[in-house]
Amino acid sequence: MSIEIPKEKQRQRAPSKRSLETRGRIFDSAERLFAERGFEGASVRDIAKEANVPAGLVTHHGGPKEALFCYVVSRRAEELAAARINALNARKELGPLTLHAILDCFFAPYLEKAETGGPQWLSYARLVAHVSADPRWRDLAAICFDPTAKIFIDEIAALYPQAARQTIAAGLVYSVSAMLALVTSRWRVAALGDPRPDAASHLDELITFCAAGIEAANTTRAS
Amino acid sequence: MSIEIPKEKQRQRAPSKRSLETRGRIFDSAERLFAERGFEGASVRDIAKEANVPAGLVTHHGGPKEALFCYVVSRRAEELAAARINALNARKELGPLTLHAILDCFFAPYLEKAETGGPQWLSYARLVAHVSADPRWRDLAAICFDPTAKIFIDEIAALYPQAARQTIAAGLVYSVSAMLALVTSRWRVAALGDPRPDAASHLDELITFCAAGIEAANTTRAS
DNA sequence: CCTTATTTTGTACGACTGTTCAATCTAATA
DNA sequence: TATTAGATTGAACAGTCGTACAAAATAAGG
Repeated sequence: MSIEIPKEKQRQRAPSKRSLETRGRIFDSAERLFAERGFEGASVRDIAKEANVPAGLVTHHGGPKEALFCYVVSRRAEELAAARINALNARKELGPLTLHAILDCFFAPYLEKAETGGPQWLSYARLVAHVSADPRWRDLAAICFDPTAKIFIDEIAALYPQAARQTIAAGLVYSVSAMLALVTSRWRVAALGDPRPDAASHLDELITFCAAGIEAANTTRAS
Repeated sequence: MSIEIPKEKQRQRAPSKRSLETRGRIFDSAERLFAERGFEGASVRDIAKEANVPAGLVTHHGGPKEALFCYVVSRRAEELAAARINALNARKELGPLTLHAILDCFFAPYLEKAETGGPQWLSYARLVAHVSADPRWRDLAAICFDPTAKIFIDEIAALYPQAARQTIAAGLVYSVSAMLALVTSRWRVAALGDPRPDAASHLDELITFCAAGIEAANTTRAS
């Protein structure tokens, strides 16, 4: 599979307002359907129909299907990465970091967008879950998510100077997967537990869970 | 999507040895390709080619593609569920359960099969990851995995009588997703951490992580 | 306003999709 | 061994797939 994230090709004229709107509709539809059904589960024609455009337009704006997928994944990944780095830097100025604080800087930006940024951000978690599940997107995942992950691992490593970096990395990967599970499998948690109406403060629970896990994995001596 | 797990239809003659071998090859190929590329990413003809049979035979043995998928998922789910329940019951007779012990009974059976039971069990984790990522398989996932999950949640709930069942359920869902991440994203952990040659004892690390997470989530007072 | 880069439309293409089916072969049962 | 349920084969079906393309509509830049 492709590893390249498509770049804007050079143009001689600025795009019209209408054109930009259509582009946006196409990308949003693609994101929603890719998230719901995976890469080959969502056809170009499905995406076109959802965006209310003829099929040819999807190719025109998004390029080959693979490129469209990569772009849609990387688009929000970049925004998310920036938000996370910003949160981290802002927190750093308030004093020395704790593990809870680091994880909060990692989780909160996404969960915030998921709840206030509209349904697109919610479906984005499903999209990432598909990317993570499919080895064909390994390179795409590495490009989109590894740089930020490395930065956060560095911060955690500073708190546990004696710990193996591998263990810290594993902890963060587990944490990310737990966060994806929180968003994509809320129904599952609800089905397995007693129905509880309040949807608030899942974030606190998640951070508590992950922080304790990372803490324990990096202070316990392996058998 | 279908929710039904296909049953053996009634027959008047026992299947031949050759026929059983072909069936097995078809199911194994289907499992491997579904795991690698997802449901629509793996075509019936791909599966047939991998199993060295004509395409029509896949339909003959596996039924419609959906039924084949459901069967392939549920096949190992049943074996895995049995192994987990057995491990739990065996441990119960040794004395009162700890959280570590409960999680070990949940994780160890799979990781054991993944390392000794051949590559099929390894690819099965990917298959489950695809099922989890795609909301269209929600019912299938519920049928295959919820009964066992409920039993383990009950055991954990007995250790934390004051905790909300919802929190315990969330903890187990997080734990499962972490286990899937361990198997499907080992490369990612390796890429993010320093390369470390020993692949042993990831299980201990995982259990430590999840146990501490569940413990913390169920003893910390939510804000 | 005029020019023309760009967007939009509909059609068309060849490849592939899941599934069906009649014909043929194999082997379990009586 | 004879019978025939069942397995196997390959061809064929009607759709859908991703994509390319020419023609038409639109609107940015001069």
